[in-house]
Amino acid sequence: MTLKIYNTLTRKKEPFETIEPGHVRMYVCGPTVYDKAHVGHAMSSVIFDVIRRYLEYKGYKVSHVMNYTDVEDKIIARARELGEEPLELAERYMREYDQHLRDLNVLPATVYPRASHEIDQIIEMIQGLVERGLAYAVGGDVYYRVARFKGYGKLSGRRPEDMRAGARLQVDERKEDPADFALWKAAKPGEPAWDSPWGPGRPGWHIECSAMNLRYLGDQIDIHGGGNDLIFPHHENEIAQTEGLTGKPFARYWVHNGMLQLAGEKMSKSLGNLITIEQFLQEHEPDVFRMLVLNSHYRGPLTFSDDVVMQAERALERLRSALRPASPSPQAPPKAAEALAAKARETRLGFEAAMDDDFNTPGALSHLFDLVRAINQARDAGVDQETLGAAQEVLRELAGVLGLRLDRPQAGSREAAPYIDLLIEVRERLREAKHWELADLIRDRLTELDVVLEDGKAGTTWRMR
RNA sequence: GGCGACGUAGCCAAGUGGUAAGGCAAGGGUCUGCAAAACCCUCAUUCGCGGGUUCGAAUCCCGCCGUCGCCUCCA
Repeated sequence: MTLKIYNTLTRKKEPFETIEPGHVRMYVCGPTVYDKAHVGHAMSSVIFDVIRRYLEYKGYKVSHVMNYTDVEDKIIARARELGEEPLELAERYMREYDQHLRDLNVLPATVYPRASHEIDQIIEMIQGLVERGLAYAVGGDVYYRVARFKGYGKLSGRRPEDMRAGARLQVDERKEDPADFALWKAAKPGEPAWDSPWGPGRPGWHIECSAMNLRYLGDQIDIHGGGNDLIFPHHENEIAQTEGLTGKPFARYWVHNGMLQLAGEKMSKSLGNLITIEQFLQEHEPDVFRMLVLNSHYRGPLTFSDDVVMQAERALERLRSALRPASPSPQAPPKAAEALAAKARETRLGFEAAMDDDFNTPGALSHLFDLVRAINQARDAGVDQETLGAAQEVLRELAGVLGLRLDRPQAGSREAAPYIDLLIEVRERLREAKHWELADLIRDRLTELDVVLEDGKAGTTWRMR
């Protein structure tokens, strides 16, 4: 099976072919670190983590670059508000985001570049664009000359004329054309600034990604990703900058994720309708979030609500139910083991077919749930642990490709375990003596403490809820 | 106004020409002292609405209605 990926550039699903055999160069736009990150950012990181994991599952080596934008107007404004140095503020939020990524089980990128560390490369690139007549300096600023780049608008499907007509563009008198955008901004007093051929200043937002790509991945990459709100102008401008300079097609596949919505609107800092990653993780385990993201296709919008979170919680529990140990029985039908092994093979094929089709994670999950049912059936039928374990291993592996941790130890349970075991033992005696009231009291009180007791044939087991 | 998505059961959500995956919830049953979990059964003759193409459409075409995104910083 060949992997197909939807390419924003062509608006089609295309067979995936890398520039260099077996090696994927992937760049994903990370957050601008001026405030706490919200679950929308987390969704994007999780989606590209799943893409990366699947590519690795397929045998590719993946060079994965995710940038942090740490020089930007909002950072400066926010730092001024808080009386903090802009770069320090950015550093603080960057560390926080990094911790979130670890909590969310997002594999570390190969490199995490940041704008403030790439100034030399950025300046060099702007100079190159000026030399080629694609950029011009005006009073310490440098602008990109959009009219000189013939492919401008090919990603977003916009024409420069449309943008000039747009009444929402603020006309800057110094620009040759209202559609031109800033590559370098002259420093105003008190702003972070670096020396440049055009005087002290700082890079515009779009140029940093072009520069980092060039430096860490080369002039042509396989996958360029980010939220679909970045298609225009950010990615359109990146294409203009990079291709303007190199004359070669920049990214082969442009991959964009849909937006997370809250109460019918895009979750965003400017709208103020957001749930921070921190808030979410205080109340739920990280895999619940991942489950939520996996349950809908990455390109579509995802509406966040308590209901949807709860459904993800329960679905994850169901996935985990399959990992319970076998209860072998001599009466196990001889064909049960064979049937389970066949189901496991079938699941892998279905899973791969779904993922090969533009990372159809809801489809992939449906195959995992089919395997869950088959495993539970086989356990009820009494197959031995070896047979059950083999199927469970497949489930664990494929869930792992999606980044789900099915048997992650529950926080806090280790310390409590001996005491819970003691209570179960006492309750066992009570049950033998048919003291149901007391036995049930122990079970109910433990349930209130989120410790769920389950009486099975092989004795009582417990789990954290 | 321009560009682009989307509208599938009570909820979430796959499916893009051959007769509706999966999850949650709900109801019934098996198991259990009772539960929980698991298992079995039930749960969209139908895919926003109206036309059209076709032997055949949720899937293609046209129109309409509705929701959302981008066009300005945004994952």
